Amino acid sequence: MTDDGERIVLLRFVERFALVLREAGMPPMPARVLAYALADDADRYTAGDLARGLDVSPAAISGAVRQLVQVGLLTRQREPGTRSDLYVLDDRDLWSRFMASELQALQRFVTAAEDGIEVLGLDRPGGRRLAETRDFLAFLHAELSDAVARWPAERDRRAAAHGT
Amino acid sequence: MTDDGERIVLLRFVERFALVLREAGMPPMPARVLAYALADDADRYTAGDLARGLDVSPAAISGAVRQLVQVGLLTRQREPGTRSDLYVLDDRDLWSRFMASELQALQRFVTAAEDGIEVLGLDRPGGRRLAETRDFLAFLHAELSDAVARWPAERDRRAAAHGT
DNA sequence: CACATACTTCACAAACTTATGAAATCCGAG
DNA sequence: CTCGGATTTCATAAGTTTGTGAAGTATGTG
Repeated sequence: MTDDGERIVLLRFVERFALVLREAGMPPMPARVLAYALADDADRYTAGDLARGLDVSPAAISGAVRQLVQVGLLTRQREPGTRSDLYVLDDRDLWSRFMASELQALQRFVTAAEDGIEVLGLDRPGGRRLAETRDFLAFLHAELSDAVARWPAERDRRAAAHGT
Repeated sequence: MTDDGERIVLLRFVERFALVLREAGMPPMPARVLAYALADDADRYTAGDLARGLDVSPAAISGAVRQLVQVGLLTRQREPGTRSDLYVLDDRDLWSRFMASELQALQRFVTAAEDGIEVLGLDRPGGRRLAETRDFLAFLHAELSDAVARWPAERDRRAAAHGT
């Protein structure tokens, strides 16, 4: 960021974007860190950069980056001869990776419905409703996987179209 | 449900399914009510039915059904000459309606990214990352809308295939 | 080897969420 | 009009989550 006014604008955006991420189930601090890493101009951050940039305690960053690394949204790098890890938001395919974990959640959904069908049986209204639920969720999972897989090619196609 | 053993099995399933719904962002009590209405055999419930069936306080049901009606997953009906509202899980297209609200959330996501691009500008790495985020999310929104719209026909096609 | 810097872990305080019991409200029946 | 059953509202207690400061740990530097 270039100056203080810009920084305030950035932080306001970070909070707004993080809010949406939180509504999608992400804990507050990881959401803020992700939004900040996305919107600020640097492409690598130490934990300290993030703490100062977001004006939160280093302790909060520590937990947040651990979770983000865990789910693959941030990667940890160590530059030889330096004391701190560097956190990189690998923006190429970032959202595909994000969706991969959402797809896993959807799959758990399908499994839960399946287990219900097993114990209830298909000869009861409840079981039949669960079967339709399972079918829809499975359909959605397939469609989403497909869409996510198609995105990189689609993006490049669009970029090429703009470039000409 | 036919007997007590079955009821325990049902409630266990309800908790498991509700857990998945909660992980998807739904508050606990609405998640339980939805799972119960889905898996139990009745197709209409009074608030009292739900309270007794789930063994929770009527107060908890009151709040839960309000939220579910709000998002369109449950509809309220009033039988003439009766004291209680009836809650109906309109299972036809239930999940399409569920997805409609998810799609709205996704749209808010797109909007948030868009606002960020506006304040940051496209001439900075942060702005460019946000632009790619917006493009992906918009793509996903379109693909999902499309898939949801195709589902009813797809389901009927499958049913017909099985029937022959 | 001692030091300084950067990060992590831990215990805790504050804020928020959740579900309850009790009281208030609603509405049809007699 | 009053009664009675059912639901809703409200205050509250219990539980959970969140982020902090302080102490501890690791690592490169002089």
